[in-house]
Amino acid sequence: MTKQFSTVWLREARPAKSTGRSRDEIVHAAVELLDADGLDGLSMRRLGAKLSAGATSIYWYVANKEELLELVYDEIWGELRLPEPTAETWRVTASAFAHDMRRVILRHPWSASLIGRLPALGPNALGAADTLRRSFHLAGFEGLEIDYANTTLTSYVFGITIPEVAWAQKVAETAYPDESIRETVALLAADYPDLASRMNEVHNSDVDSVREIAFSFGLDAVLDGLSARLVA
Amino acid sequence: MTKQFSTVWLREARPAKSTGRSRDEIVHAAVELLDADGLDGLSMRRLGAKLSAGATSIYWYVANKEELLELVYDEIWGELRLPEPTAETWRVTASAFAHDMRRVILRHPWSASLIGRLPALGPNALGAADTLRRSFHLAGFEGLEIDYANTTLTSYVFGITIPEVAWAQKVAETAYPDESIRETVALLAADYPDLASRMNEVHNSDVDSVREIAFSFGLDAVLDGLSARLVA
DNA sequence: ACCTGAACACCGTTCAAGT
DNA sequence: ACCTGAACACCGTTCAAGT
Repeated sequence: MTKQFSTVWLREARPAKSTGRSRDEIVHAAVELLDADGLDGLSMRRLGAKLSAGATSIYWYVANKEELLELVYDEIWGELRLPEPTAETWRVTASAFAHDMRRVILRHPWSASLIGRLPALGPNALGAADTLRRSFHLAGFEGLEIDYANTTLTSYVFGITIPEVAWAQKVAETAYPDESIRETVALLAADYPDLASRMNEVHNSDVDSVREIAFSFGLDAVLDGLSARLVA
Repeated sequence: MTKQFSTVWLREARPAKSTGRSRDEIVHAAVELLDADGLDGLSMRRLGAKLSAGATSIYWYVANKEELLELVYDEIWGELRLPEPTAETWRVTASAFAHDMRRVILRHPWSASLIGRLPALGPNALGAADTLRRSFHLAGFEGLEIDYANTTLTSYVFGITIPEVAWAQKVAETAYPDESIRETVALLAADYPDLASRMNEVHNSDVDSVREIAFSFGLDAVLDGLSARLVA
């Protein structure tokens, strides 16, 4: 019933000069499917077809779909552009990571469903984690507190961005979202006048900028809180 | 292609004296399946069978599986036990929510996959949100900042707990996780001596308490950061 | 070494038909 | 009003067989 701990990253990639398809080719095709049609758009059959291959030939490169997802997930981490920790203050580096991660997730909405479900053990994820850790170390954190600080920051970013994506998708697929959603929430929140009235403070046209403001508000709070841990 | 914004919560529940099955009955059966076998354990066919009903009779009560998941998701929110905001300081209330939410998610690991994917518009979710909002209002936050504070807190809790669940499940299903995982991470993090050495600071037996400490560390940071927003 | 196709054991959902 | 069963269009994965 239990098995070895396994991950794609322990599976050797096929040598580059191999005659067959490459892992890169497969991953890129998969990302294209995901960007175009979301998580449901990626099936082993569709991916096979896209590569003009039999549906099951992918299993030569990957043990199962989970491993394929590990590969595409690491692509997300690869899109981050972080500064060298030594070149900036820790707040700048942390803040760059936060905004960049959010941007990348919003650009690849399917990634939101992968975060936390899959271990982030790919080279890009490890590289980003290392950059953050070095930055927090330079800030003055020591030992396990480096990891705690790291976890605090990434948790906040993931926790705020994941629902943001889901909501955006739901909005995107509903007709006349402005009236439709406002009306729905008003009905459901009838018992909570506070909540209902708050809805009306935000005009739907502002919704994106309110999200940005909310993100920055929380990020500043998190960074201030970490800062406080530093002087203590 | 686009449709109305829809949610189960706008669908009237069948009257209690109805001759058929009740929504409650269905939801409880679904939660039992989920607790026993996780998200993959819940299929419309299996749920039908558990209710000694045809596989498709559930569609009388619910438009689709998504709506069923909305129902079970709200059960999670219903397990929270929050204090009356007026009875405690906002830090106590916020902290109670944070620890309680984490506990509930860890107890129902399948819920981690639902968070952020589904709108939280059920009565229990709205009730909890209202409690938090009132507490932040009493603390001194005004207008949209009440929501920002609320979002910051819940984002942190979700963001740290979701990966925790996934990791715990992965550990649970691997044989000899201690050696197995340590060895794997050591191999993959070979290029990052920092990361690798950190692994060895934590003995695997401590892993649960380290998680608790990490959670509290971040929570304190978040609460301090919100506090700072209050005096500014 | 790499790929195929058939087959297995599943899914969610629709819909006509039953009571 | 409530439930059924057959059918449709899919899944991920295994495996013997091909080149």
